[in-house]
Amino acid sequence: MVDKARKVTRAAAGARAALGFVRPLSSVDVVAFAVFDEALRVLLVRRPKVAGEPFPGRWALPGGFVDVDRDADLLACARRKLRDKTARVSPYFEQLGSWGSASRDPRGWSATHAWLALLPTGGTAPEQVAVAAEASWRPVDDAMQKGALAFDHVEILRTGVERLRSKAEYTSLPAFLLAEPFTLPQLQRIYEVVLGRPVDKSGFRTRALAARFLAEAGTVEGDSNRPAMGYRLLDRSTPAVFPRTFSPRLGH
Amino acid sequence: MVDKARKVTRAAAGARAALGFVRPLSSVDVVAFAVFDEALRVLLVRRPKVAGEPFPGRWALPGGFVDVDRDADLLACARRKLRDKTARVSPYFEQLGSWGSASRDPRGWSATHAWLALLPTGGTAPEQVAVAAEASWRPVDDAMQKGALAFDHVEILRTGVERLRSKAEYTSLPAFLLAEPFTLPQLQRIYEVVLGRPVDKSGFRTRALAARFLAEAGTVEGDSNRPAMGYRLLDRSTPAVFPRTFSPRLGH
DNA sequence: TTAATAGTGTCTATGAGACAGTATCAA
DNA sequence: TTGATACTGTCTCATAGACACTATTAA
Repeated sequence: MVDKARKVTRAAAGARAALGFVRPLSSVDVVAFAVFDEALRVLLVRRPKVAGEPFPGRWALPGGFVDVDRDADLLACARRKLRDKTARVSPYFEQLGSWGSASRDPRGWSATHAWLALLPTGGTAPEQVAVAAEASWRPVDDAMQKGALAFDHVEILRTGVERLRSKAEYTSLPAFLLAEPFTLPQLQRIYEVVLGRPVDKSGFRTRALAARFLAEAGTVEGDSNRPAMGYRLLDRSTPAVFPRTFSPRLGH
Repeated sequence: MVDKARKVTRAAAGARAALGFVRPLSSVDVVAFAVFDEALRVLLVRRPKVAGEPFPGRWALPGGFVDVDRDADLLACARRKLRDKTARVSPYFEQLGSWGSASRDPRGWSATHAWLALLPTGGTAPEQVAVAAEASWRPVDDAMQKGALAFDHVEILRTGVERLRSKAEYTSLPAFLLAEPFTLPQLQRIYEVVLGRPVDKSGFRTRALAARFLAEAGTVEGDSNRPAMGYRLLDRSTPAVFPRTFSPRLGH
């Protein structure tokens, strides 16, 4: 933080750079989701209260400038930004989009590469995604309020929530929010929290099993009296897509 | 071109810039699609044959560095890049993703913001999307071949084709490839070209009309003897989404 | 035995896919 | 009248949604 503040005070003097172009500021921001205590939550950090830093003391998405010496590519940069704030878990990453304009950062023309990250939790085990002191997991409904975040981060967060909810309708993406092994009722509850509405048990089971993204992992003592089948994801890199319309029938 | 070359020769001396960070190069590239002569085509431009320019004489996606003095935001930059190469049409734009790494551009750490653009044509009227001399509309199957394009543009193009094909399965996105007014058989042919497979006529009509994104525009002399109903898009900014699974029934 | 949750079966309506048929125009 | 294409009707089957039912455990 101190080091960062010192850098900032050097200000925007030498921005005119190679190739005859003023180079925009390049940053990466991460919309990191986790589900626990029956709520969809997003990781936020406080902006430093230091002269020259915009939005001092305000909540913001974790992120910052690309470091060309440390980051091999954009994903590596996003991973670093998240690793700085959370315990070591293996989150799912997906590009969310870019926000770039002359006005979004008072320090100059700025473009940020936003990433969506999903952290696996036990549903009631936030210690698995423990955070740095100045960071916090906040319910998305609070964080999405107008003016709740620095920069244009509310808009970025809204896009992230939309993406997650949209993909929850037809992919197994919410499964990346669960630590393994998990039971089908647990997965169903994640879907209900993400979508914000109840989901039919029978239909959910049928669809989830038909999508062939789960591997049985033995009986697990679940949240109830009767043990349930535990599952792991067959592929922790890409969600499965549920059958959709407007495509030819597959079987014969 | 001459001016651009002169800029390049200044090389990477002053890249260390404001805020204590070396700023990556920021560019925008456009994957612009059009359909004519029964093929899905992508707009390509030749890289200048000038000392200091990487990939001289090779085909590449239209694009280039963000100009912080001319571009208010990333979309404006993408529009400018496309306007430089094509006649004045009003294309559909959608963010495709970011590609950024230390190695993708020999001139230094570079991040590009890629956009998908769809240009409306009459299906057999390429003059509506006329291009600059050094540019060309190439069938995507050729351009997607390994090594066919400069930088990592084949990968970006592949992502664009995937996005378009994927969305063609459940949205009205391909309609943005048609000049108005158009007939349902014309729209169906666009879907068939994009998807690369035949589409059932009856089902297509039912779905297209049920999705409520079309407005009747009077009878049009189509490609055949019998005139067909002409249609316009109700909303030229966002495609309509066809009903999907895993969502509650809407009517009662 | 009871409570609680895991998991299954069944009915119904919708709607996609396939394809045959009818309508309307030019020549 | 013929040919070509626009457009409609109909049959079938898969499956989503709703909900009632059975199974298996702890206490």
